[in-house]
Amino acid sequence: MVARRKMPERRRRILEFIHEFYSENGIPPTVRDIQQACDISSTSVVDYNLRQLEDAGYLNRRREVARGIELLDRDGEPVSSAPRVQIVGSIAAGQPLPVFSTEGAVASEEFDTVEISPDLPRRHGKLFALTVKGTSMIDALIDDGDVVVIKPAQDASNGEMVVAWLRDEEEATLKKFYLEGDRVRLQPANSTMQPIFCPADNVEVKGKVVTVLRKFG
Amino acid sequence: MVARRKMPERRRRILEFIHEFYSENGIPPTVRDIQQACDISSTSVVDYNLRQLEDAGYLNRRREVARGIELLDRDGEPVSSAPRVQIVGSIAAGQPLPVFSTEGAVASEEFDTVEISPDLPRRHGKLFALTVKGTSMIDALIDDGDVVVIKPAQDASNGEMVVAWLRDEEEATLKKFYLEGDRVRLQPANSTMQPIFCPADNVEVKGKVVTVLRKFG
DNA sequence: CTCCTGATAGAACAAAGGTTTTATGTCAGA
DNA sequence: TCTGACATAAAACCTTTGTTCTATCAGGAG
Repeated sequence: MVARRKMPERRRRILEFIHEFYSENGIPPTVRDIQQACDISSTSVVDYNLRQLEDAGYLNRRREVARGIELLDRDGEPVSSAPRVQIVGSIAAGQPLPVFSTEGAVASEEFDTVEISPDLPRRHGKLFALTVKGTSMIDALIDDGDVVVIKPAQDASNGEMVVAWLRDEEEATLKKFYLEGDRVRLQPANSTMQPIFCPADNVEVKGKVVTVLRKFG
Repeated sequence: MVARRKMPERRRRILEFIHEFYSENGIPPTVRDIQQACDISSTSVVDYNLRQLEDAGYLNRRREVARGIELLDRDGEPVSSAPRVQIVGSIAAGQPLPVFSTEGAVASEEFDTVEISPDLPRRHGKLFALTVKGTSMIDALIDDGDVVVIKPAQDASNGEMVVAWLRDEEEATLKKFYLEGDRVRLQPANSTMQPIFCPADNVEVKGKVVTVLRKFG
């Protein structure tokens, strides 16, 4: 049983500093950078603590290279500076949509996350993701297992790909949105397929699709 | 007047390598890393060329630190840590594929690039991208305008999504690859559609699809 | 109290990595 | 042909940076 002990303050501080430094400089700090930043009297103390952190699985050290500290995530994978968004649930025909509140976004450990390209949050702000279950979105060129990244929104402009909730049908769908008078046209991305028309008050826009992530291999 | 001269091949190669190295390792290369990768006989030659690149505004050097090379974008801003891959051309039914040689992939100014999530180059190494023209890949759930990110490869394992070149038909396509005896089954990602069968020697694997990027809004 | 462990120190060492110096080759243009 | 800018080379040189060695100290278990 692992029962990880509480980490000493200084060690915690070191780990935090490595994160900061890497974000700000794009390269990992040296032992002596850490020493100075954390007011440590000797490089050997830094080395000692780095070893502890390495053993505990918080980081990796490439011994043969300068600045060889590599931060790891909980799975022991190299952490990148790239942003991650939470996968707050799944979207499937006939299933209720999970609520993706902007608040309570909670510690990342509670949800799975996906790494996304940094320009997305830069352009769209806070984002969420949903896993697509089943092939019901195939007409939107979205497959079973794909992950859609969503920007929460209550309304949309014509032509935007939205997460739409059809009240009567109790169904979620991904379509291009067109408001036409008092009805809404929901157009599949696959242009060979037919649109759905329905009364505007039966359509609830939940968000806009920002990108789709598909796993290969 | 800037009238930037044509950059010598070697210099171009150095710049390219720095990009690659950073994408793959998360830290900039050392002078000696560059020296080896680019087959340069002396570190001073690397230094010389780095100075030239610095003067020309392609990068910044922090003299006082190891691995102090910092790549700059066209505006002289530090390039984001997110890697970019070159869009080396387009893929479309009936059109020849552009060559994506690992060599001569050339300075970033010559091609458009897309930003990708950092774990991709970390997992797959050097990557390229192609713009999809037309809806001929719709059966692979890939739309007109999508960008596919490709890992160059000459062969594939069963089930992998590949860029396949059909010699007789002179056509490029994106399909799941299955070698079955002396023929190949090319299976559309969209499971409702039928596979193509053809003789193994008519299929040339050009690369593996790593991800698909779709623009919305 | 004694022993062991975790943590801290100081100093020296060794390897990695940036810089400099000096010399040579190439080629376009005066 | 001579000259100067550009490019390449080889070898030192020296700073940065990772590692090791030895010593010290506080606290808990026996």
